Amino acid sequence: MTTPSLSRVAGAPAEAPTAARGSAALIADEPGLGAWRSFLTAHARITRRLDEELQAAHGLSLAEYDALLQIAHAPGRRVRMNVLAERVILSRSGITRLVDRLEAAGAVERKACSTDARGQEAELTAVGLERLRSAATTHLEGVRRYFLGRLDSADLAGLEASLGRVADPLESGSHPAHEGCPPGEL
Amino acid sequence: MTTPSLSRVAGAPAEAPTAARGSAALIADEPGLGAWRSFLTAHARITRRLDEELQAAHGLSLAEYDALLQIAHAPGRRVRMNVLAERVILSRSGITRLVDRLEAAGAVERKACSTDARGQEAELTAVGLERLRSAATTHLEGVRRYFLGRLDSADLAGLEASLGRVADPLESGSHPAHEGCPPGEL
DNA sequence: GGTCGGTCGTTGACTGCGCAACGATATGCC
DNA sequence: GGCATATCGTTGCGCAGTCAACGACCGACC
Repeated sequence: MTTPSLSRVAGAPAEAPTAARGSAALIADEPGLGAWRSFLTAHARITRRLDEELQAAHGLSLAEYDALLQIAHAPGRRVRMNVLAERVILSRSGITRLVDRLEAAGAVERKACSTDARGQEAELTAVGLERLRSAATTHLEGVRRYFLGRLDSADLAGLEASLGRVADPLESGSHPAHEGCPPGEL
Repeated sequence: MTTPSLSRVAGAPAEAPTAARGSAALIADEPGLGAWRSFLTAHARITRRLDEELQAAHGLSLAEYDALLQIAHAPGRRVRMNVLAERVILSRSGITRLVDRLEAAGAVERKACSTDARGQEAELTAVGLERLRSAATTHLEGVRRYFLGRLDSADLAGLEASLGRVADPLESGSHPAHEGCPPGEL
């Protein structure tokens, strides 16, 4: 009820445009829109909480935590800036500055890429790893409290399947005027 | 595979801390985490696309669109800044500036609240409504293409139920050290 | 009626991010 | 080899958002 709508309008095109005390009249309420709204609201509220908690307890933003994690998972604990940006879903400049911060904090070091002289790699330091480890407990606790804890395994399986199906086709294709839409309306 | 992890670490606490060419060793992979990752990735990718499209076609950000929509849905097409902030999930100052922009664009007008002299209400203008209407077609098309179109009605019902259950308890309660967590671990 | 704490919306200072432009390098074609 | 084009990471600039502080106002309690 107090979730962001972000959709639902249009409809009733031949409505009297008089500024009457309009209560309804432009709500469309297409079928799946409730799910869409829940999606947006859930994301906004949860990430806000998690970010606050991480920040308060460890001075890390969610994006920084994610970057640290991505580096930690990479072989050799180092990643090209390039792919890091893609994984964290940030622009190149965004990743440059984020790594700047992590480096200033001593959590990461920049190393030249051996196979491409243009390249830089971000490598996790020992303190970065320790930082990540302790942040992870806070973060996971939050994820459990706000997300996992409210859902049973069937819910989780459904979410993973549905949202994966939604996210995958958007992986990195450039701006498609219209693309993978199963040939329906435009 | 290229979705943001944002979790998964810890585990194997008594691991040799030598800087060996560590490949795994700190991945926890708690059961529901795949769903959590899909959730984050799907949101980041979809909202990025929708925002780009809205911006390109109508010069509106998603937040601005949402605000316009919230005002349009309110009785009398006006809302207190207060509740608008809550609905759009922005801070008070954020809403002040967002409404500044909308007002400068002629889409909204500020009116004093009749029952509370401190209050301001944002009221949708005719041009704002028209702006919203045309933006809505773009936006809904995108939502269909990237979200609704990939999901059948069972998926959508599942998403709405699950994500609603997750979002609702976070509605406006202040920072809860630990709160609604069903009495399990802390 | 006066005072005190709480809430309303706004503002200043700051931060994080995206876009566009840049030098440096890689790669393909002649 | 020599050149054109593309990609890599960084940077200047601008924008949108938060936090903290502010004056204005509400409501309750004395």
